[in-house]
Amino acid sequence: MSNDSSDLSERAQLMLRALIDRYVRDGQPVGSRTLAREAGLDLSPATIRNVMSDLEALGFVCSPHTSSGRVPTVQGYRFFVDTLLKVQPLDNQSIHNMSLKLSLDQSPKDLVETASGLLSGITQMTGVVTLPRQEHALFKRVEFLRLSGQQVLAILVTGEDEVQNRILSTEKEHSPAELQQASNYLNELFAGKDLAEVRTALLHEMKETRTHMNSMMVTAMHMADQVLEKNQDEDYVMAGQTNLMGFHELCDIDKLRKLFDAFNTKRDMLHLLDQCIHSDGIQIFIGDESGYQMLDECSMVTAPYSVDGQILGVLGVIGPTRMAYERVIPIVDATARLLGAALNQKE
Amino acid sequence: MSNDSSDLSERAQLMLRALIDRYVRDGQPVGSRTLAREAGLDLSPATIRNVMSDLEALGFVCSPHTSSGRVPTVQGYRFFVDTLLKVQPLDNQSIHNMSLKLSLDQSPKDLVETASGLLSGITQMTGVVTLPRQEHALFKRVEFLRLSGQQVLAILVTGEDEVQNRILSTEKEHSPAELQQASNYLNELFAGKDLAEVRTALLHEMKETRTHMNSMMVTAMHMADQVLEKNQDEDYVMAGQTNLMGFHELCDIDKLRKLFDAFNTKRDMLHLLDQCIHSDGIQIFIGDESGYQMLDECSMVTAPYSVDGQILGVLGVIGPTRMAYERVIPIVDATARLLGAALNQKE
DNA sequence: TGCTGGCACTCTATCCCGCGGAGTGCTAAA
DNA sequence: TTTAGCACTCCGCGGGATAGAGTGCCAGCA
Repeated sequence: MSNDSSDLSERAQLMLRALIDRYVRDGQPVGSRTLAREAGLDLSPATIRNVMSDLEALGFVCSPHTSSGRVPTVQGYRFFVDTLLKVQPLDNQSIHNMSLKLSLDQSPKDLVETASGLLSGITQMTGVVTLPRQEHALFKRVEFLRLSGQQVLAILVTGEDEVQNRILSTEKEHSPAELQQASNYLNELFAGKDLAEVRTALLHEMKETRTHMNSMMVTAMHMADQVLEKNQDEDYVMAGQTNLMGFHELCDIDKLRKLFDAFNTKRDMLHLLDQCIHSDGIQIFIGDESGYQMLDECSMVTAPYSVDGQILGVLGVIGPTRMAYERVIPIVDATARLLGAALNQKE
Repeated sequence: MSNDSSDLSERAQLMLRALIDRYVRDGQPVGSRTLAREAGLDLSPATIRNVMSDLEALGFVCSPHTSSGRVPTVQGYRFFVDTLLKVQPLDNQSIHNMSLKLSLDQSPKDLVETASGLLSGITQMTGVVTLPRQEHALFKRVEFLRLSGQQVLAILVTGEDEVQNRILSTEKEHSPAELQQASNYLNELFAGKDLAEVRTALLHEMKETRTHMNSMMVTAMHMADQVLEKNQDEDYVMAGQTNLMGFHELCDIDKLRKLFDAFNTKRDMLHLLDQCIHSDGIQIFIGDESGYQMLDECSMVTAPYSVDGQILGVLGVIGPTRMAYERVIPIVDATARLLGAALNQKE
């Protein structure tokens, strides 16, 4: 038996919808009588019960115990989200407010913080935003400063004046003049290219044309290589973690602790967010779909954000499985667009 | 009636001590019978009860309800900590282990993270460490790079190769040569001095000797001033927040939320930590002594850490009021010393 | 054939009751 | 001054009893 919508009468779909709607609102199992009032259809509770029986057989709802109302299952939510839900775009007023807030910030880091604050503030759940990937930022220039001994401080300026420091250890001591030469060389060669491009060019040069390079050039190349090397410090910013403490379904202190531990450890979260970066739109994990048990009673709605078609990161909202998806989805969607736009303006 | 120890017989003190000891261990109100067994004195429960009655009158213990054992009050803990407690220093093995962990790190930031991890790891509570104040770090050198337009990137190298970036907006565009001149000037003038010194010298120069300065020098001074201006970004690092979720007395999700919100907001915590930085040793806030209600059922044990007699910051442990103070205090103390030593080595 | 009202049944949540256990305070005796 | 004894208090727990919500099923009706 397949679970596609052809199995489900128009009426049953309407009911599932009404049930989820109601359940999301007040968190109680919903019974046939309530649903009869709510659904809009003019049907008796008895009829509703029959339909509910079907929905239960299909695995879309279940009852916590005999003689309690029904509760949507993960599959129920999934079906709802996939085929029942029509998201309407966010109203202009809200979008305007959000873009106002984002327009105040200067650095990407600030923007990311604000975006995550917006997500958590509006949804009253937890917002998460990954830091934008740097690999497609533009190489603007690099400078080298001699510190003590063989330590060299490399300063990489990218995009619109984003600055990164890195301390390199070189094989021998270089004079300030040598360092100046090296940076001049690199700046001429790479200015305006994007970092990924620079990196491949670098590797190519270092392998192929070793012959016609003088020692200064080799040094420069080596240092540039070190600078660009570990450029994938993936990280994210969260806001409103404590909002999750307000939900009854998460009152279990043990669950909560697992969740917060996961937020702090970052590893698992990063892995999860990584999966979302490649899906080209809204991605939703409902309950245990994520495969991580700390998110068992949670859902996550994510969207990648991008500048010039280049996906730079992911943002999303984490909340209880019982969340108002039709409200959260447009918010996540809008935030992703606005963050992309804001990053674009600064660049 | 004064609460000093003369009011309290040797025996009563011994009992308070035993009671706190026992209560800290298992969290249950302790009755006269238990105490009779535990206290070592060879007394009957009835005698114990009489003494307990005195202790209750003095406000050192109370019973949650008639006919339950006694529980220490905040004042009880306070008296215990102030006059009953003899802390013995941490054993060498533990100290050695801790200093090993701290010796692996390079940057002050890493050290602070490790220290806070140690505090939370060993005590199974929450560790907090403020970032070291920079004002007494040594000025090593400063460099200026022209970005676009009037934006100038200032790079300040302090102490042992700690690097700070700052983007300045200048009144007019400066050529690379001008910027070079400015940095040379400043480096010659200030190299090796500590930042506070530099700052006062700067202010002095800018006011007094305006006459004999050429425009380059004025520019240099102005930029240096901007660089040093907002150098007090106070912040702290915490670890093991989720450890607090394990304590029964904090199972109230609302209390927990207030606490975590305070941790994230940082403002109140910073204010509290600031009070500790000036006390010249271990500082202990028990229960509501802190004046912040989010810490009502918590205590905080702090110690300042310093290098060369200069206090650079504070570190501490936050846990339930019912904590093993005699265990926590030496740990906090040792960590402060070790962190100071570690910072000293890198500097 | 599909919808509906009725009915018996089930399960939860809540209150109340009674009881044992732990611990106290008081008193009188050693 | 300490102790034993005793009455009293309060918590925590298990056991009904009850009300309420909701289900499943069946028979009747359009």
